[in-house]
Amino acid sequence: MSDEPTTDGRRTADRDFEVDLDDVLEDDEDGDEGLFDDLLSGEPIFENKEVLRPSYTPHELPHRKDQINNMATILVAALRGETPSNILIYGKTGTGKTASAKFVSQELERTSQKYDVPCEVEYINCEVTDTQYRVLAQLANTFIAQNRAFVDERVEELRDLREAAEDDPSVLESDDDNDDHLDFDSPEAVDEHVEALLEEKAEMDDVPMTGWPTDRVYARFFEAVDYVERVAVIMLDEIDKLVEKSGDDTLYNLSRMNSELENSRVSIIGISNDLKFTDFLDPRVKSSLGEEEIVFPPYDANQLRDILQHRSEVAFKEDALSEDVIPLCAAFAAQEHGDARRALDLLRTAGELAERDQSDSVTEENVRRAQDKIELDRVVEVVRTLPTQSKLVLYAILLLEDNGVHNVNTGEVYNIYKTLCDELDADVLTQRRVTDLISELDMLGIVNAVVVSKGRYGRTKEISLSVPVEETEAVLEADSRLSDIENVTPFVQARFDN
DNA sequence: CGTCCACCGGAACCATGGGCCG
DNA sequence: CGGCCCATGGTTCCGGTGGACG
Repeated sequence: MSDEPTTDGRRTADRDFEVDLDDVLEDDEDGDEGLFDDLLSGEPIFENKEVLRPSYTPHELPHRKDQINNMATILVAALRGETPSNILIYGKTGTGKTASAKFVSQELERTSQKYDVPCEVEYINCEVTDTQYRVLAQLANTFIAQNRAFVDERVEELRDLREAAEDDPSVLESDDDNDDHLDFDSPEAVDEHVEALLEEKAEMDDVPMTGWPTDRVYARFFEAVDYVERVAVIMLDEIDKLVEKSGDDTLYNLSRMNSELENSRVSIIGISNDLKFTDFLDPRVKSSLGEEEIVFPPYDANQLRDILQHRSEVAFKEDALSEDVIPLCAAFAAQEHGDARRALDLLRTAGELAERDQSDSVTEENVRRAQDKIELDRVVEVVRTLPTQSKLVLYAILLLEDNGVHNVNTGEVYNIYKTLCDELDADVLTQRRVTDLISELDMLGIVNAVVVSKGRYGRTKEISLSVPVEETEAVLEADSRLSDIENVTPFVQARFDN
């Protein structure tokens, strides 16, 4: 993109609007005198907010005992040095899949340390790392890094040994923590070994983010895993996204690795939102991956209440919640296919709102407002981080909506989009591409696009905005690359008149 | 009925930007 | 360096299509 961030042609934008914008964009901490004093003196509501964040992995997951035990039973094999069956985990968002899996893997790694069995879990989120190349590269890099650390450790050990040998050569023979069964007959032999190790280490470069042939990355990864004896559990979260975007090659490669590995074993845990995603898989992959399947059903309102109860005891000060807060959060989230993450979000946001009001307890009202806020925040965030072209498309839709045209069709949007691009000096994408962008917006839940046939008058997408107009507009106009847009709108407006 | 609109959406194909290797 | 590999995101091309209209 060649357009400079044009500093700022909109200083004169009307004040009301600016205020609005700030409200939308930031969690503004207002308080004009003694900024922090007020906030500090206010009755604190939270004891420990972390517990309510999605990133937190709880030690106890209510109503997930069965699934967890199930996983554990399968994975103990790793602690015996055998290859555990591959596992597929199904369940909608916020049903505790990831949390449970992470919990189990933590336990697994902990136990493996206790008994000194080499066993590791690698977590990969396939929504972020969504191509074969990237998955392999990331895996390769973590293992390579580990191997380097391993070599360092070993070298350290040997140097100590060497040191000791200076004083008392007998340590060389009676070395009991010698796991490679190497015997050194002289201090020089130790040196040599160290030398060799360091040479190997020098070979262990990271895989670059892009550029290599995939099979080479694969080879590198293979080598890295096999470097020491271990069981590697690879956890692929949102595995359906990976399959969707880049096919099942990755899974195929991973699942047949075991037959060729000398020292180590790999086992895969796939986590999926989509029950049917195995339909697209090669039957071989399907059967090897789905050796064990575990389903996480959605929580019902009661279970959600338990979870919230559980966490709120840690998260909040005593008596900070009024009676109906938790049931209400649970009820809202239960409507949303039993999403626990949502429930926790709701509770946390409600707490934050109460806190900001300097109130000492969270009320039902806070929860309702939290519900709105979360939705708005989500939209703002999504829209803000949209690529420029998508923003333009969205803006076009917005403009149409502004002018009272509802259920717009692709052609109209494309026309407006074109004029917008012209005025802003941006590249104009083809209609084909714009269709895709619209579909993306649809999937993000920002617009609603349905293909309808208008008989004689063709077949098109009927598009309508599913987010509040003003807020969205504010966010779009906050983008520096679109900052000239206000000067442009008159031109577009003119188009409507003919 | 058949026609035919105005776009959908798959597939094949380019352009770009990253990187390796000799 | 030039020749090669790769992924990504865009473009070109084009067959496909639901249903109001004649």
